[in-house]
Amino acid sequence: MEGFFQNYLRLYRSLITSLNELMSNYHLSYSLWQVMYYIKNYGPSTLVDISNYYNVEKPTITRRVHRLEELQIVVQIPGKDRREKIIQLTELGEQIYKECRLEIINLEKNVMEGISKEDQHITYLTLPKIQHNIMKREGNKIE
Amino acid sequence: MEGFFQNYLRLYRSLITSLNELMSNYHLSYSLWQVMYYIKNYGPSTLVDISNYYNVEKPTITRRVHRLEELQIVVQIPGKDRREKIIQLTELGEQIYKECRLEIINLEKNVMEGISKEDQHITYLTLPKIQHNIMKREGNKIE
DNA sequence: TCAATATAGTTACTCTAGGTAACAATTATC
DNA sequence: GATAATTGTTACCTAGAGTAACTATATTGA
Repeated sequence: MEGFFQNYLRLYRSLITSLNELMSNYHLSYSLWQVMYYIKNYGPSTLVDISNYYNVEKPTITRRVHRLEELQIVVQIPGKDRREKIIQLTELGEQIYKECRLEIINLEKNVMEGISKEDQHITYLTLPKIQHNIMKREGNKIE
Repeated sequence: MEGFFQNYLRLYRSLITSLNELMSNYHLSYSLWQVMYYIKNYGPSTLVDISNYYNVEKPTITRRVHRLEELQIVVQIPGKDRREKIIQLTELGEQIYKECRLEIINLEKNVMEGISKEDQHITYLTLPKIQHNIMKREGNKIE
């Protein structure tokens, strides 16, 4: 699919700008939201889980988590290891998650105007497949 | 489409990392490539054209263009105005474009493995529609 | 026709986000 | 029990983008 990356990346700046604007009301940015989203949807997790999921280095997630702690949105509790820390949402975090989620869903609806449900769904499913293929490629390189 | 942004943005870091790695052989990054891509496919253009297309501020494009000039990939020639500068590819720029393009197409193929042509095509067409909707929204805000 | 406004592009400064390398503490492995 | 791997952190650096203020031209319209 020639020019796919172009179409994908052209969209990035517009989207991230809209989202950050939306989230700034909660003193959040989309990068912080990603952490909240992950632990809400995959359950309390470690820094390593999150960093693998988004394909981002560990120190990056350390920083995000620290910011979320300051905002009292997450806490870290000891894991089964004495190394591990489990990151989870606080009461306040859950609340903010819900409010924000609604606004994001609303934005998603607006942005999908005039696009058929099927096409939306296909796109929704295709992106993770691409992600999967890239991760596989990266894995191979290490060999 | 709930969770769409999540799927879209999760992919970002993986993709940009792969692309930048590919382009580093040419002393390029994807942000520089975007400028080359634009003037190759839409013809010699001004800074403002490019900055509108990618929804990025003017100084950002100024910087990208200056870097491309240093690499002798583009030149700026006077436009019809005495304000305007038209950015165009040099011979060298054309050459590098072609080489790079092939590698990118190749990466695109790899990354689309196991995804049907139709689904690829639908995704390809859907992303610009979303872009269009966002731009429309932003336009409305200014009112 | 000329004053006010708009446009193209630049410069200087700042901010966000991420990466790398090196490390401590702990756990797994052989 | 020594070696290797894993979790998380700190300190430092880089890429990339935004904002505000500016210059130099062009356009508008009173």
